[in-house]
Amino acid sequence: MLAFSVEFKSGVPMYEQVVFAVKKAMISGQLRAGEKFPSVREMSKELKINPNTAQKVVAHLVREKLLTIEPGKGSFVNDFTRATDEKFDEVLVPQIEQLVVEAKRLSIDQDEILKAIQNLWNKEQGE
Amino acid sequence: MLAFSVEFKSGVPMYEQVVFAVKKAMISGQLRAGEKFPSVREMSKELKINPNTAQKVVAHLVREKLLTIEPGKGSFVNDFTRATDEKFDEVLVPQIEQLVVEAKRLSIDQDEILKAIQNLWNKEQGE
DNA sequence: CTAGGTGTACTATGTTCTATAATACACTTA
DNA sequence: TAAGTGTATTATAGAACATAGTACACCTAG
Repeated sequence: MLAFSVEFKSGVPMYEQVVFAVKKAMISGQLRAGEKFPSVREMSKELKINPNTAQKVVAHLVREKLLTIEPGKGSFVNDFTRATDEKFDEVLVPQIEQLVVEAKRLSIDQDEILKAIQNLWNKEQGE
Repeated sequence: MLAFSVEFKSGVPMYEQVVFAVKKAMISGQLRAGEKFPSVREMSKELKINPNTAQKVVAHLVREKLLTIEPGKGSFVNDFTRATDEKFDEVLVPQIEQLVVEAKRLSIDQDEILKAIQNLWNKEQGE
């Protein structure tokens, strides 16, 4: 049994969906800093994905400094509050711009967007 | 000269980047309802992309009901405020969820996100 | 020391998407 | 009629994705 689950949908690469599921589990407290992260082969079995795809997930999470590898032992969850060197402008701003454009295209009020963010923000809470 | 411009960057399909640029031009008023949209061949020349790629852009915009085709004459810009049948939950919520997760991962305050949205919202203004 | 579990690397195959190229056709307008 | 529309087709090339199988270096438990 894994500390996170994935509902695969088409259109998005499986490894990206797993990475996202892991991030959600981290910010919601289902995966805590210091805990052992599932091994490549375990993820492969549990999620019914290819070992190479599972390995791709680990590689991505390591690159984002969300996991630390201890050779021979396994991978472990980092403290995500100090885990990144990515910039606000490079990561968040493009996403926000896209959100704003789509919202305006759908003729949705700004307040509605802001409320939706506050709702989701409080929903995925760290325990 | 087109009513919109694109700064192509790698990692995202060209046709998607053009579609996004068109949407931005629409909500900012650079492309208005009723106006003639550039022809496939004109887009191809101006943006230096393949005619098939330009055609793909038109097809996507038609599917989203942002353009209307008048056979033999060309394509024309729709009123995007009444142009969609997509649902809030299907389109916006996944984007918002992703934004929230990334923000929390980067340890960014909710206020900072909300302010950034308000800024961009007012920046891409309809004239 | 040995067996088994780690992450990791490599080759290979098949599918899908992307982008290009070159034609061709039905349609409408000037 | 000539030229400009969107659209469809076939073809090629490259990249990304997912699978499969194998192998290696590392560490730990027995």
